[in-house]
Amino acid sequence: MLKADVLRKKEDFTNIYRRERSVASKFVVVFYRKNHLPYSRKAFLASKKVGKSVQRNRARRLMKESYRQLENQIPPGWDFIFIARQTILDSKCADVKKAMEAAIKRAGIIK
RNA sequence: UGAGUAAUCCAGGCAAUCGCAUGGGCGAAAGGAAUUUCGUUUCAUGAGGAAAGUCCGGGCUCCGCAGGGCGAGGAUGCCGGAUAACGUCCGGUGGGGGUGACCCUAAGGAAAGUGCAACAGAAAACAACCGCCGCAUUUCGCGGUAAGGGUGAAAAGGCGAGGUAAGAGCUCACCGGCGGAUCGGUAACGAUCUCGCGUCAAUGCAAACCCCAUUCGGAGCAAGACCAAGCAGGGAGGUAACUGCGCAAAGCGCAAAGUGCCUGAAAGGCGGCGGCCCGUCGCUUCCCGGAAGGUAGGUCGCAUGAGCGCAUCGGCAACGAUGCGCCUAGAUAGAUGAUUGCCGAAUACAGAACCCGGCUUAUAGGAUUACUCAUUUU
RNA sequence: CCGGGUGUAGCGCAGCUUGGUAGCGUGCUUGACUGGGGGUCAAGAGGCCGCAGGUUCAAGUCCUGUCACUCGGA
Repeated sequence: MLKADVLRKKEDFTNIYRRERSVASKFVVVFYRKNHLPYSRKAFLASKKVGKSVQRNRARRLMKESYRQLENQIPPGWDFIFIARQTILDSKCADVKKAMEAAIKRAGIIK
């Protein structure tokens, strides 16, 4: 079964990128868009610049865990793309969470 | 005690809270039922020794056949065994290295043929530059000679004696080489000899072409099958009769170059790609049409397998046989993470994607076994 | 998953077929010509031929393994 809260289609990605609404922090870059749905959708990306498969998995897991802890504060109805930067590998989960929280605040989605 | 050789094993553990995936349970809804959908955190399970590189070998699937054919090409290459198979593994032989435990070894054929051997050197494979000897002689020269010099990575078995004009396996002893016989061994090969060979006619390279032996069809799970939606295309074989080609030939084989014949609704041609046929793509001729092909939407393929553990037996071993027990990831943008505490020297390389057998490479720290050498003590 | 290509001087590339001398352009250094720059000319330096083994008398070249980069296809 495909999960509905995961961004999957190529057109969704190109639409979000075309809006060029993004905020960058030390560890992650966030692209976002309103989707007019009763739930939020998100994607966690780690390119080959981050490292080999172990490092990329590590980066995505850190972002997932951080997002999970922030999920209650975020109102539904947004699409997110989280892109890992290479600096994320040496950091702890708490640091990633702080950076992500600050980025989303700057985007004006939470206060 | 120190130095070393060979091999095996582990790959942080435990507890608590939150979170993820798969499967089960429970609850709810739909349905006659099988079943399907939703919810729940109640239970179980949840990456590796290399999951990696994709270098070999298989299973599986499709390609008409699949244990295809051939003129091309690839791979392997001491002997025997193991195995589903292998370029892997085990045991041995020859060669090389180490005081030793032990390690390394692409190790068939160079009188089947072709080719190459820079520079130096007279000459690099039918050898005469210097030298030596004989003849001739003013000089030039003619002939014999591979013992010596010199060059080179390599110079036509070594060494001694006889022999000779000077020399030469020219002759002889010893050593080496080639062959034969006997014995041992499945074999590679080894040992031995009142045995034969001085035509011992001749260097190296085959990881140069090549020859010989063995072996290999192609593509890959995005293979492929089904469903839903959707729309326009699909098809053309055999026969060795004649020429031709392959094998030394009788004869056999090749439908792949041409001719003919048969069957058929129809039996042509051009070009591109893969060694060629076969196939495939595009255009065209002919024939038949509602049957065939394709697509990241879904389902299956997809985890019970050359499986793992223990015991016994056979085998030097790789491995095999029998019995008992066990079920152990299965995602589809892709599940293992976070926080805290304790133990602690405490973490390296690294993440399954159809599945197995190997090889290779990366790797912190630790444990164990057997053996060797040196030193000291008894 | 499948297939191909490239690693040689600071940079861009030849040389590998058929093994024996490592070369070209540009850049660098020095000198000359010019009042100076540019330019031209002359001389010179700079290479463990990606790494590790092997074959060979001899390896950038042949063979095997390995590492990195890169391109294409499904």
